[in-house]
Amino acid sequence: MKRKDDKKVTQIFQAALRLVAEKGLSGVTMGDISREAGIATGTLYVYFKGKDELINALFAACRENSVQVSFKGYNPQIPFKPAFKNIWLNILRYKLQHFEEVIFMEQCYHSPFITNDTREKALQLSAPFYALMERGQKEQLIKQADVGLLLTFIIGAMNELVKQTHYSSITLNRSKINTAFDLCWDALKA
Amino acid sequence: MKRKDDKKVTQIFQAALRLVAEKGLSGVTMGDISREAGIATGTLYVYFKGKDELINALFAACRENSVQVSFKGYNPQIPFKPAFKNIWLNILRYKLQHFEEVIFMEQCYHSPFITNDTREKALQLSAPFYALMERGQKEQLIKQADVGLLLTFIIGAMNELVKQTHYSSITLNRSKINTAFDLCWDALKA
DNA sequence: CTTTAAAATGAATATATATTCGCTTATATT
DNA sequence: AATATAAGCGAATATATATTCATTTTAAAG
Repeated sequence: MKRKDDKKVTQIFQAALRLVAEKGLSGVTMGDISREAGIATGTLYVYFKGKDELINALFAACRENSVQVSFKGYNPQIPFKPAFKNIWLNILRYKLQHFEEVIFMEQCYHSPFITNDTREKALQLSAPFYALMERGQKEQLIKQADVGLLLTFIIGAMNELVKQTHYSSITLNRSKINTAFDLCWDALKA
Repeated sequence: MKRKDDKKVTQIFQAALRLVAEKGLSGVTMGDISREAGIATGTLYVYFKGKDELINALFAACRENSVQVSFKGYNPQIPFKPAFKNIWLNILRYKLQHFEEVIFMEQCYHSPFITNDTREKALQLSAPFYALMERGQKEQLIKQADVGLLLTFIIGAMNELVKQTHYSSITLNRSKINTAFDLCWDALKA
């Protein structure tokens, strides 16, 4: 017997991401995805029950990936500011390299495709970020404001930065990245 | 003879905004819009050539509105920081009160509906914001970084703040708003 | 009050898209 | 090597959606 091919799921995801980033969620059909992935339309239905399931699975996969990558190299022994900068850079790098995911996630959030269940699970993955900010507050390094507010501020600014970078084809060199981090840090610091 | 009804355009726009904010751009049909607006589907085509034209017109209208409102009460005589805060609050208030527009604009940006021409025109309306930041730099009050970067940071953070506020049904009281402004100002200040 | 031209209608049509299904092909297992 | 079983296919089908159009309603103009 033949087995399902893990690589094919990756192909399908990549195709969907590319297309959504290019045309928006509303402009992408199952036919488009299969063509871009280099497989038959029917094959999509071997891997996913339908469009809804495909989109939800991709959403969940993107979210997990991005959280995973964020804390790479994190060690509570390291002083807060460099540890925070490391995470901030991890996220920024990830988003720049996976721009399509940024757009995809944004487009999905307000769409009939994503189920509440999927949304819930994505939210739960944010816990480590809350914990990080609380550490910074305990050490009196960052403002004693609502942690959700602080995170919102940082993530919103970064997302917009990533989007603008792609729209305007500005290259985000090391100097600009450091400036952006300084804006972020100056905003947070107590 | 009968005349076209300006109020009807507003109804159509409001209906489209409500629906897109609720279901996302991909989940909204011309039938949905006409039903929500309380008119027949055919009537939509009296006012707009088709879905594309409707979406582009709404996008342009939203953008114009929001820029218009931002500078309400601006006067170059007023010192920079309070003038800036006034504009920042104008934008925040507008976005909170017109949440649907925030979602609609975001969903539109990466979609096949919006034409390059529409996108261009929207961009041109940003000129006054660039000028404002340059004033702040001349007066040595804010960082001498790329103005685009500074604006990106502010707007991104604010958009996310507005979205999070709605998702989590947190009420953004005066104290939280001031905290958010302080984050923003501390990020910018020289 | 009548005329007239355009708005308004919504069922009918055209089009686009998701999904299914009978068939073929590939590959694990024996 | 033979067999079995699921993947892979893509044309056909079902469904959803945009758009048109013959008809009715509305209100401005004479």
